[in-house]
Amino acid sequence: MSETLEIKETKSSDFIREIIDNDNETGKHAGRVATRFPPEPNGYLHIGHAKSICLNFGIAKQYGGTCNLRFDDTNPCKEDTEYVDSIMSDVRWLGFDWQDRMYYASDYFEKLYNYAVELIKLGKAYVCDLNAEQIREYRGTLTEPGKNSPYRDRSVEENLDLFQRMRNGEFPDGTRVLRAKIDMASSNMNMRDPAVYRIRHAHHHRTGDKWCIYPMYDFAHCLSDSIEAITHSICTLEFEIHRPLYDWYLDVLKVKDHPQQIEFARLNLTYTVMSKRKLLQLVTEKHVTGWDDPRMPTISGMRRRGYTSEAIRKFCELIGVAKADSTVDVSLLEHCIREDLNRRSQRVMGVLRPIKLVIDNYPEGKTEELDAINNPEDSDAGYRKVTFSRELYIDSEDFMEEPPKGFYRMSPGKEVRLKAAYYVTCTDVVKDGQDNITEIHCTYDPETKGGTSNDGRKVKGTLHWVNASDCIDAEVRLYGPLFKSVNPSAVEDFLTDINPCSLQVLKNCKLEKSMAGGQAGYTVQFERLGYFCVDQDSSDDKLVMNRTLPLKDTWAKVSQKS
RNA sequence: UGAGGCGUAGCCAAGUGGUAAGGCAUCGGUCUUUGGAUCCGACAUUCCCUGGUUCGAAUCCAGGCGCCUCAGCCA
Repeated sequence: MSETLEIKETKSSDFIREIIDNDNETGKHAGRVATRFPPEPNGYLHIGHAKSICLNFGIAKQYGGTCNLRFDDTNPCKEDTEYVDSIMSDVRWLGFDWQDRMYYASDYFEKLYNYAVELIKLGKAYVCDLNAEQIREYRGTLTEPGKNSPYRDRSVEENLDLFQRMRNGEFPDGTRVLRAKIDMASSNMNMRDPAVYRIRHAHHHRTGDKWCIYPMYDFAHCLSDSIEAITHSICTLEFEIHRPLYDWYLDVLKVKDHPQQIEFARLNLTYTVMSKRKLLQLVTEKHVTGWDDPRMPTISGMRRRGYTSEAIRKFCELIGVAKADSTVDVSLLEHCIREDLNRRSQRVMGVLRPIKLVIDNYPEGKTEELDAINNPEDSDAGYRKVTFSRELYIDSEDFMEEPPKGFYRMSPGKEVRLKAAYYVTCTDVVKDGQDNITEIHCTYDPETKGGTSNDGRKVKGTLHWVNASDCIDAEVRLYGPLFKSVNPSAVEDFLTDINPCSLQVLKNCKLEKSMAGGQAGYTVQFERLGYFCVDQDSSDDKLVMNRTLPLKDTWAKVSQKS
């Protein structure tokens, strides 16, 4: 018996964990496991980052190791403290804790400078006076080797002097660059004397104007990993070709800790743009209200839309980690959200497109308090009271005067159940001059209180409803996918791909009175309609709900077929 | 056309010489006071292709084909 339990609890392994297991067996890092999540603070975190966060923190937890949060802030032009704040809050919300291990690459600027000086002394770096365009010409192409810079053979002394003067601010941007002296004929373009430091007279979000030279990613990243004694530096596939350079810097500088870079495939999702550049464009050009717009694939957007961190973590676990490029179907994400929300969310009745329902044989002025179950998936969730009276609202989509076959909600002469209340039968409709239905009339069977008949009579449809006199008015925002294309990253002009119908605002929606005072972030399931989350824009006199996800609508499929 | 990676179902993904896990999606059916959820069932004679080795190949070998990444003083 315990055997099956163990099998059930076995963690799914992946190739990264295999590498770590192997390292632990051979004692490569003395059994230590240290990872890091290293975002550049130049935008908000999105669902793609969640995969990396879950991976890095998950591995650290599994092996009893540590995971650092490190801001890779080596390019002052793009970075901002607004982004570091949002990143910290999103990582926490996802449920991960870096404890006291929060670092910045900019913390290491002095050390990195000294490493660069060391490189020069070793004869492995030189100051190059070529401009950007010339460097590109000298670099050669994928099929032709590059040629050496005329400045490649400067003396160590001259290089040291020039590099010091670069730091002192004696040269304008773009006039000189420190380069690693490797091999201009390398088949790997990254090894053709890559830049190590560039001049940028720019204000840095943390170091201010202290520096006017900044290290490049390849130089700063491997050394930051080494300084923090990271054992496994996990990154995405596009850095695979940088690994020889990662190792070159660490080998040449003979550092004590030499982490291993491991690459995995980044997350792509159908119908979802993950490019930070494009997401930034959506924000700055105001196609969305901000980084946390519920249509955005950002962590904060998803949170505002009512996605839970548990569900996002589950998703990251299910998609797996491999080296093959892949595009996960967004239906898997939605499945994870539904599974979680179905288990935990309060059921509430809501009417998006209200139409008056009058029960003619129900006494005027009478009201009843009926018990409605809070969550059939959770036996501890209990019941709540809903008021019932002669005048109610139902959703206009739940009534058809001439129903097609297969429709089993309300239509003239057909008996249906009002959830948790009574069986009712439509007797009449009232119309205005334009043939629009303004009111539906019905009769109820007093013997069916609670929604069951004691003569065993069954009913096919169950409608949700709210009491007309004490329901809550709300604005409901229906969010669809922001993008229509299956793979928007492949679309050159992605803005043409934004779905203009992706946000539909419904005013005058009616919710049952239990929704009064709902706090932002409170997620419920409106019976039959989907999952909804109280938006942060809600106030005491205006309830704003975001639709997290619709329920799977089987009726829609039935009607499509016929 | 250089180098480095990667090809298992509609989408992810296990599998590492012993006869193709699992999840999503889809399609049936059951149940239901949500047309949701639940439950039950179906869904790769074959792993990019072609040869070879072997009693036996998705796994090993050879040769093809396809896709991704790299020519920033971005990360």
